[in-house]
Amino acid sequence: MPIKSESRKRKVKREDVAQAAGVSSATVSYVLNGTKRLSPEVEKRVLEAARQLNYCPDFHARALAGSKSYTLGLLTTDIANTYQLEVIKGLQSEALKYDYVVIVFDAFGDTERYIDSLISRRVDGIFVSIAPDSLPDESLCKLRDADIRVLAEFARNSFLPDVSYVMYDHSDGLVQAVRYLKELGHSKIGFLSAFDEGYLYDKRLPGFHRAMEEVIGEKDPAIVYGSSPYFTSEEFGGTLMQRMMEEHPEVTAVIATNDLMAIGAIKAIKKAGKRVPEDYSVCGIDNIQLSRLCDPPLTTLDQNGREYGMKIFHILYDSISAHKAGEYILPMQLLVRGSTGPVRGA
Amino acid sequence: MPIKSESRKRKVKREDVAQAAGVSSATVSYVLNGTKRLSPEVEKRVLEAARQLNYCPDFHARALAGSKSYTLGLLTTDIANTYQLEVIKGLQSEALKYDYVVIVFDAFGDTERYIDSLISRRVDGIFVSIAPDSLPDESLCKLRDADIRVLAEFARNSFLPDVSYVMYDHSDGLVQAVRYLKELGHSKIGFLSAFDEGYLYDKRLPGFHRAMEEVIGEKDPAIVYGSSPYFTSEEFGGTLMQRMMEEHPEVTAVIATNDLMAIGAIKAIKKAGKRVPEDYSVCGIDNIQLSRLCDPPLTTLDQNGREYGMKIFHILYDSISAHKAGEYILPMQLLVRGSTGPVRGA
DNA sequence: TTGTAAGCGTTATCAA
DNA sequence: TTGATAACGCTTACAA
Repeated sequence: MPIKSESRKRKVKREDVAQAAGVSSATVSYVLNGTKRLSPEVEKRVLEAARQLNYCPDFHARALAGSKSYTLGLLTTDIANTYQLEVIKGLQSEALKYDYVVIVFDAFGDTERYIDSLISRRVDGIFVSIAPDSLPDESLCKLRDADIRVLAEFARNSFLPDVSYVMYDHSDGLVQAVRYLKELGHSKIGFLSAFDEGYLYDKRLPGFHRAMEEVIGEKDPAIVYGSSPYFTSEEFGGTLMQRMMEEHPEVTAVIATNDLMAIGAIKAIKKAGKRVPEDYSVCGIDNIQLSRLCDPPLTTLDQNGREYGMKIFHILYDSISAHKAGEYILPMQLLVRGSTGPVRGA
Repeated sequence: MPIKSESRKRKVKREDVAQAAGVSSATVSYVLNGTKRLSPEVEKRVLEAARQLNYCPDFHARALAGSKSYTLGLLTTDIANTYQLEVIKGLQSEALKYDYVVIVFDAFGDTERYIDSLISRRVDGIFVSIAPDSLPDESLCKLRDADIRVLAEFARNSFLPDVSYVMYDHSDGLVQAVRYLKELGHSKIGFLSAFDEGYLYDKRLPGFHRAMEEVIGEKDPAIVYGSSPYFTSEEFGGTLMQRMMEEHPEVTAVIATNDLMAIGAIKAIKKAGKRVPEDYSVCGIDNIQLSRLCDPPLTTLDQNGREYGMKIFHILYDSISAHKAGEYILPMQLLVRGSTGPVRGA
């Protein structure tokens, strides 16, 4: 049953609430924002009046008068990436609890334009999850100088002053993974990279190198590379795995640059008539939803996207309040599931 | 090389630009917004000054003073849905051309809270792509009464006054699909639905029913249903296809409720040792990216997500300018690719 | 504990 | 064609 359109009613503003509650308009502000403690009696009256009138404070007026816009920006390489999507959801849901809203941009459009839009809208903070090639340091500085707190995923070799960084401790994570594989008897461990050999900003492959050298004493492990333009998919993981099996038959365990590719690798192994984990152990990185559901469930380095997103919000939130930058290293944890097992023939 | 943080400079405002250009601040407004035509000489001076000072108009001040907020809302069932993602991208990219920004919410959170947030932020318009169960008509009315243009995907049986609707002409689309399959010799055509038998808001299955009756004269075609809570995935499409093969061995062609499930169906058919399209013809709905890449490429009813998103923006934009509602029916087009062929044994 | 009033940076309406 | 100036709805000293 359709609901009739009401006559265009004048917007209810703070003054109206004040009148209804029999107080001044400032008092309404204090109560609603919790800026000052007032007598519980007045408080109740105001709250009641606001509810009755269905009062919705005007966000723009608030942003103009105050210093915060209650808006966050997110610059990501690709919205469609499964992992990013979970990060976005985590960030969003946590943000909403604090009355924040997130504006999401991906790197396919005119990034300069995004930046200006974000500055115009005076977002309080922005999370940058994008390779430096797609967004130069200058842009980050522009944001920072517009008094926006910037939090970037660390993927460079230098830090910008007054910019915050987060990074996962991939190095430690990969040591955990390699050490665990070693315990299972593996020594020929390969790596499936999404990037090509010259790619500078990946932190996972170098972590693998270090881990292999430290834990196994192997300076030249088997690696299969992707190529630019970089992308990630099950299919692609399968392709790389096929190459790995052909070019490095001695390998008994592989670590993939991310879960999606690891899942593709498992499929390729099965397709080749081999079994996981009996013939090949496979380990991913990310812990996406799907990694628990695939067959066999994937052993992976946990970097729970949803939680990550939530954490990102709080880092940003704190840095907005405290008005300062910091560096954050987040630990990774090896999640052992069914895709890894003793080396074949053991 | 790190770039030094500049000393906290005072924000440049319109007055500064006016001074630099030697005109009044109103003049700056006129030039920058194109509200009035001024002498080209003055225009040039203002533009130049704005560029030099790197002037970024304050969005909130503009929204407060003017009537538009240059912000759109999008309520979707699930961001992670491949098709939705393309719609979002199309909407976003088109919006940005007009200085608009889109705030995206999915249906998993507290929708009441979303609504209030959107009203507070005085978005100019909102696109609702969500089943009525997740968002009652009352919420749409609340938005509408807050003077927000509402555009909803039509999935109900009644229209709300002053609310706009879009819908694809699924009925006609499915007639096209069934007619084409008939030409190939198929008469036993099945349907894979994502929903259960009692689901009211789906427009695809009823379209299929009508098409089967009109084109083939079949009143009781083979249908396999999903169940609540509704979701969509390749796996699920495979499961339904398996059931279809077992329960309705006479069927030679299937139409799936969307491409992703159709792709899953193809995989299930292959897994069962049959071939597409030799043994089974498969047709999807949506035309997602993947549908062109799968093997064989999927015949589908085109409803290009990206273009759809762009169209949505313009409908919303026009209805914001004209301040009125409308109803829009978008045509679908059958895209014949490799997953359909002559009936088996023909 | 509560109220008054001065901004916040625009747009828009007049008057010049 | 331009320039003052009053909103816009809120926050927040500061005064009462």
